Formats: sequence, C-alpha cells, structure tokens
Amino acid sequence: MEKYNPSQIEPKWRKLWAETKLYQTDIKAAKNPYYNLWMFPYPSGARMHVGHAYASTGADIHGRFMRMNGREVFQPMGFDAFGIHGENYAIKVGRHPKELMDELCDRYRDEQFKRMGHGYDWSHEVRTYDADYYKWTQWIFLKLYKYGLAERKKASVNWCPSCKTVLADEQVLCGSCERCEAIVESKELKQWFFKITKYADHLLDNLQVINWPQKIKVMQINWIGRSEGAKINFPIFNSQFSNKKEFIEVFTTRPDTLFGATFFVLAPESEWVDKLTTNDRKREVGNYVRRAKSLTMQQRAQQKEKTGVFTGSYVVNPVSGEEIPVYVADYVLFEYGGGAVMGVPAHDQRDHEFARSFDLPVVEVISSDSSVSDQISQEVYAGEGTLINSGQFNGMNSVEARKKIMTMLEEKGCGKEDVQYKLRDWCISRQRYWGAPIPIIYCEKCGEVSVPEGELPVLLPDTEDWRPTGTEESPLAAIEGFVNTTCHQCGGSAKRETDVCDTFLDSAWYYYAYPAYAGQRIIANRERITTNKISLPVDEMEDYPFQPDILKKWLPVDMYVGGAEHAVLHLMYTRFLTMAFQDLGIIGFDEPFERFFAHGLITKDGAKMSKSKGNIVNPDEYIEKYGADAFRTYLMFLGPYGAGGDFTDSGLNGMVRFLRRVCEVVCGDVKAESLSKERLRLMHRTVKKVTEDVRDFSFNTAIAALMEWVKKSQKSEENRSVEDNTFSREEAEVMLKLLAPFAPHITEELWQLLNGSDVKQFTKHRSVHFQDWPVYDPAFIKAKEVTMVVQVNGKLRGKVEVLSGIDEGRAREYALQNESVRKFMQNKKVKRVIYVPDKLINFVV
RNA sequence: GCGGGUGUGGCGGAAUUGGCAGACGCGCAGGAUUCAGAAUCCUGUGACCGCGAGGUCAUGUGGGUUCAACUCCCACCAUCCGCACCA
Repeated sequence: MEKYNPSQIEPKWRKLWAETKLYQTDIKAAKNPYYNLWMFPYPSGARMHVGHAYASTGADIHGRFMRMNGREVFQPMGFDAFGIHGENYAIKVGRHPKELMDELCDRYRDEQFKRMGHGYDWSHEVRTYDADYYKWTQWIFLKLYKYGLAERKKASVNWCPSCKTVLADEQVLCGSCERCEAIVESKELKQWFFKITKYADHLLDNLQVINWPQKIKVMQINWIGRSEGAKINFPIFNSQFSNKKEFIEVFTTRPDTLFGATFFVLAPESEWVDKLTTNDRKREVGNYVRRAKSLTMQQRAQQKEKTGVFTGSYVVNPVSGEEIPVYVADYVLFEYGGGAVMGVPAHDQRDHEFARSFDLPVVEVISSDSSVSDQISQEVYAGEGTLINSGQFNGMNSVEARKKIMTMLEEKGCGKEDVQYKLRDWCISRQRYWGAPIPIIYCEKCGEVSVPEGELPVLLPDTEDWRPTGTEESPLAAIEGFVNTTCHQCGGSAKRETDVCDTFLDSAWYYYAYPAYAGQRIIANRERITTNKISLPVDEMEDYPFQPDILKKWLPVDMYVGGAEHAVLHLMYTRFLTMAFQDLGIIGFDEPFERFFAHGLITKDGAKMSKSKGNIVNPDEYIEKYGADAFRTYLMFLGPYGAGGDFTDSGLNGMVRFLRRVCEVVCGDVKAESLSKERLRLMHRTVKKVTEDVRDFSFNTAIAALMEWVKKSQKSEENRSVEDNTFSREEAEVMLKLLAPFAPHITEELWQLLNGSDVKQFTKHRSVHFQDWPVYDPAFIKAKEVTMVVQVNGKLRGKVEVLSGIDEGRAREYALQNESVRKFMQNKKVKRVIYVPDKLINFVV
C-alpha cells in the first residue's frame, strides 16, 4: 500500500461490515456470551461531544479484545433521549422535544457514532422515548407500586425554580440543580417516591462483592451514610404537659456523651415546635420558623453564626435528670434522625457553636486520653476517651460506656439501639412534559388506582404547550383529554396523574431491554412469576419484558464502562432496581454489573472544555481530517483510560505517522523469513505487554509498546543489512491483530491485502476482528544475555552484559572487569555485596 | 470541615511493584532531501559543571527506614473530585 488514505478505506469497511452484519450478535444461539456495555448517551446538544468519543472508544476496544479472545460479544447502543436533559435543550432551541430527539438521535447515530468505527449491534437500538420502551418503564412503576415499593407521600422535596420541577436528592449537587445549576429550594409537596431506603443495607453489603472501582464504592457508601447509634427518649417537662407522659425521641451516635447534653434542639419544620412553644414565645418562635423555612438549604448551611430561639419548654435528660431547655434552630435537619438533636456542646462542634451563641452550659464528659498539648489545641473533643461527670459511668472508656448506657436506657424503656441512613427515598415525580406519564389515576370513589397493565402504555399526548409551567403541575395537567378518564374499577369519573417519571428511571433498566429489543420493539413474554420474595403471592400470568433464557444467557452485564459522575445517580438507582426485580421474582440476581470501569475525562490544552473558553473539541472535524483510526488511537494514547488526558491538536500527527509506518512495515516485500532471536523476543514481549495492558484498560501503554516494536524492528540487524523496513508475515499478522481493536479500519484493510482476499467474498471469518488474539511463548521472552547493573554504594557505576542465570561469584568477576567500577572500588574494602540475579550487583564499600 | 485521588523534563505521560528515573508520543534544535516550503527521513533533547573522558544534582517540600526510595513510613504544601450543619 503506497499511501495511508483513511478517507477512502474507512467508509469502505464500515459499509462492508454493515452489509455482512459483522457486529450483529445471535442473541439466542450465542454459546460464550459477553455483554459489553457502555452508558448510553443522552443527546443534549447539537452534536456528539469528544467525551462521548473517548468513553465509547475505550469500551469498544474492550469489546473487540474480548471477541478476539473467544467471546461472543454483544455490544448494543441506544439513546437516553427521554427526560429533562433533552427537554431543556429543546426549550433552548425552541423545538418540540419529540421532533428534536428523533433528529438528534439519528444524527448522533448515523453521522457520528457510526463514523467512529465501533462494533455496535444497532439492530437492538433502544430509545427511551419510544412508546414501546416507556410502556415497560410504566410497567416497572406498576410492579413496584403493587408490591409497596412506590408510594405517594407528602415530603420536603427539592424544587428547581429554573427547571420548574422537583428533583431527587441525588440530582442536587452542592445545593444546585444537576442540570441547570440553579439554587434548589425546598417545598412541601405530595410526590411519588421509590423506597430505595428499604435497600440501604443490601446496597451497602453488596459493594463488598462487586468488582467496581473503590472510588465509586466509597461514594456510594458515603451517600448511603449508615450510622449506628441509639434513639433516646427525652420526657417533656412543661406545665402544659405535666400530666401526660410525653417524650421526644432523638437519634445520636454518641449515647456515651448523654450526661453532657445541656440543651435540646428541634428543626424548624418539626411538629413538636408548635406543641412545645409556650404562649409567651409564640410570636418569636413563629417569626423564626417562618424565616428559616424561607431560606434554601444552601443559605441555611452558609450562615456563619448558629441561630435559634427558645421555645419556653424543657425536657428532662433521662440519665442526669436535669431539665434542659428546648430550642428551635435551623442547623438541625428535619429529614434526618427525627428532626431533633440533643445538644452536647463539649463534644460536638455545632452544638458548641450554638451553646456559645446562647450562653448555654458546657459540661465535659469525655476526657481525652492523649497528651495535654493535644487537648489544648482542640476546643471541642469529638474523639473517644474516658468518661467524667457521668455518674456511675465515670472512668469507663467511651466505647464501652456507649454499650452500657444503651443497655441501661433499654432496661429503663427510654431508648434503644438504632441505625440511621443519610439515603432518602428516590423522588421520581417530575412536573414536566418530556417523560413517561406515571400510570396512576385518582378516582373520586376508589382513590388512587393503578392503570391496568393491559392499558399500557399511557401515551404521552402530543401538544404544542409542552413547556414547564412553574405551577407545581406538569403541562399535562392542562390537557383535558389526557387528564379526564374513567376508573376501571367503578367506571366513575377519574383524573390521571399528570406528573411524569424521572429520566433516571428510564435509564435504570435499559440494559435489560437491549437483548429483548428487536425491530424497534420489545419482544414480550408471557410468564408465570413464581420466585417472588416479597410476601404477596403472585399467581397470575402476565406479559413481561424479560425472557428467562435471554436473561440467563446475557445478564448480569459482564462489563460496564461509564463516567464516575453517575456514582450516586444512575449507578445507585439501577442497582436498587435490580434488587427490587429480584425480590419481585422477575430476575434471579441482585447486581446488574459484575464489573464497572470508570473512565476519566479529557481536557483540551490543559483546561476543562467549555463553550465560553472556546476550546471544545468537535470529533467530526478530527475524523474528517485524520480518520477515525488515528482519532481513536490518539484518544486512547493521551493517558491512562481511567484518568483521562489532555488533548492537543499536534498530537494527532504523531498517530498518523505511526499508522503510516505500520502500513509500510506490514506491506513491504517480505525479506526476513526466519526471524532472529532478538526479533522473536521483541514480538513475544510485545504480545505479552499489549495483552496485559489491554486487559487492564492501560491502552496508552499498549499503544506505546506497539510503537516501540515498529521502531525497534526497523532498526534491527536484519533490516539494517537488507536496508528494508518490513515485518515478516508472522510479525505482520501479530501486529494487525494487536492493533485491530484500536484501529479497526486500517487493520482490516491490511489484513485483507496480506491474505490476498477478494473483497466480494468478505465474511466474518475473514475479518481481522474475528481472528484469535495472539498468544506469546514465555520461552521466547527470556533472553540469554542480560544487562546487569553494577552499583557501588547504591550508585550506578557501570553496566555489563552477562549470561542469564549466573551465580554471584561469576557476576562479581564480570562486574569488576568494568573500568569505571574498578575506579570507584580502588583502595576500598568491600563490606557487603548485594546480588539480584539478572538485574543488579551492588558493592557496599 | 470530612472522605478519596493526584503531584515526575518545555508538554501529555512511562517505570515489571523497593533495583538503570524520564519508555512512548508531542514540541524544540541540528542535519539530509528540496529552487523554496510542506511532507518525509536521520541525529540530539532533565538541569548544572567540564574541551573531553567524565562528574554532580534531580520524581511537590522537609525528615526517616534501606546497600538501594518516584515507589515504604511520618509531617507539611499544592491541586483535582465527591459530600457537606447527617447529630
């Protein structure tokens, strides 16, 4: 091949691959299945981003590698195009979401993803806004509803004033909306929730058995936020209540500090506030609560000074018997631990700040066991230590005291062990248009009724008034033909739920749909569910989208590649859903992804890419100019795939140079028929290195090894003597196979040239992508002669070539033949010799 | 504040897990080719001293362990990410 011409060969091969259905997997017949999945993208801009190209390329390389290692790889693709991200973009450009998403998905697929040369099986493409898809999203909602995992309840929820909808906790980042960065407000609204909290421990425990990056596991652990402690009852001491034995419950992780509780604080939203406020303090407390409720959570957290007001009431410390004042303060969260806190100012930073503001007594009850200087440096000691000022528990270690105090409380019936979680239920209602309608109706007589499964999907009505209203109601609420319906139970008039599902529900189950999806629809299955773990008996026959044989063959997903930013969003929701599916008896496993790999992010010229900086990398331009192979390989060469890298335009030239050199080296006239030991060693070493690196997602070093191989063999003895730059046939085949996952087009072209194949007779078996991955022979890797490093006092003083495996005495002899070494050894006495066979000898003098 | 990560030439990054620091690539410099440029090829490229052979210093900073430290330990600094009044 004279010239490296990607613009000619790349489209040619993509066309042939499509025509021969090279990447279509036989879902039913596959014997050695491997489900390789990449987080499907959501179109939220005119074109695909370079981040999509980067992430998808790494996943594709993994899939190709597994295929060449004998697995039947299923690598589907689709679009997460239902939901707020796409809708926000539609609002921005003033287009109807349906029309826009059809256009964008087609463009992303046909003009962009297909040009990357990925081995996707597009015959199973999924789009989450297809009625055939969201029918099953609604079906999932109904299943969870039926078994008590979905419920409508009034709660304090996050409201994004810009997106005009509520959001789940996970979709609020540092007090701002995940999508538009507006500051989130809190509102008391009746919304639909999925009970993910029921699975808190299951989600936590399973982290120990899945092969996921530690980073993601830690984020999930922190998000679930399991705390072990106690619930303690504080009796109310107040003239208004003197006759009743009422008490307030608080949660604490430190019951050992109970003797140090000198005050009591309620969250402004707590129902106790009204009950406990004495008449003379009603006005002041009312004002404070009103003000607190008007602040966003972020504003509350950013206040420098702790604020609050006295309610006029007292509660009794259950161990010391002291009456302690009850305050209302906005530093106490209503959603956590019952919205009340016992104030221990000596051992909690926040309580200490509050006590200082209100001149409340500080009683030290834990004495630090560490040195005096440590104690002085810390105002508030939150660590473990010895109990003081704590009655019969004095002198006891705080860890032990914790248990003893809990036992005592339990015996007295005023407390018990308890576990609290930071995790809250998943709010899935959205007051938006572009989502799956929640399949529930409200009947005047029967109340809340689910839509019968046979009536699914509840179609999203077409309308021109689809923009968010800001009235706490979805635009669907204004469409009478949609809202008004009849109750299928009593036949009376009823109204539909008008909110739609969170888009994270759409994406929480898409990988179940891929294998079941063919010809744009899910092939449903009629099955009797029998293994239901949730107590309700299930005896009906019903349609469901999971065909047992396909499920068993393809799921769980073998490898999932995606961004770490979804750690507590998609990755948490989808684990929850899988666990729920198992408990519902519709699948037989509880983790969706056996392995997950989090890719890094790319920067441009050292800076984060952003429109304002004008440093956006548009993949199309680079593919056009350099070809997909060079672009792919370059992206993977930037840095470790898990860490990302920095994109510079000039770097691509180097990759084109490399691919051109590969063409030269593979297609020149073959001169070296039998390879020297050195050349063989080089080849086997490269196979080993590339195999291990690709297996470990170390794509950058795998490419470096291939480059090194080309460079070194060009300079080897054979080539120098014949003044030629070619590989032997064996080397050429191995090179093409090793490079094939990175540069699929050019390797296919060269493979066909090498084998003199006729393009018209191209089949799977003739494709380089269906060849067996090369194996290396360790016997060839081992060198007869090795370079031994000679050190004197740990400093490099010389190198000698020695036979591999010589003993220390011989090594010593060789080493001392080196002049430079002798110079440093002169007039010195050898105290010690350290010998590392085949590597190094060090004389200590 | 808490949790996790990272820190190596002009730049992106290597280093078989304690054993030759800087693989590979970009960039740069010199040379070949060319009327000239582009492209391509060859050579060089951490810093400092030296004409040279060679030497000294170098992996964020300071200490330590070791014959030997980018790698292990302690302290600190910088930076990125996540969480953030979770009792």
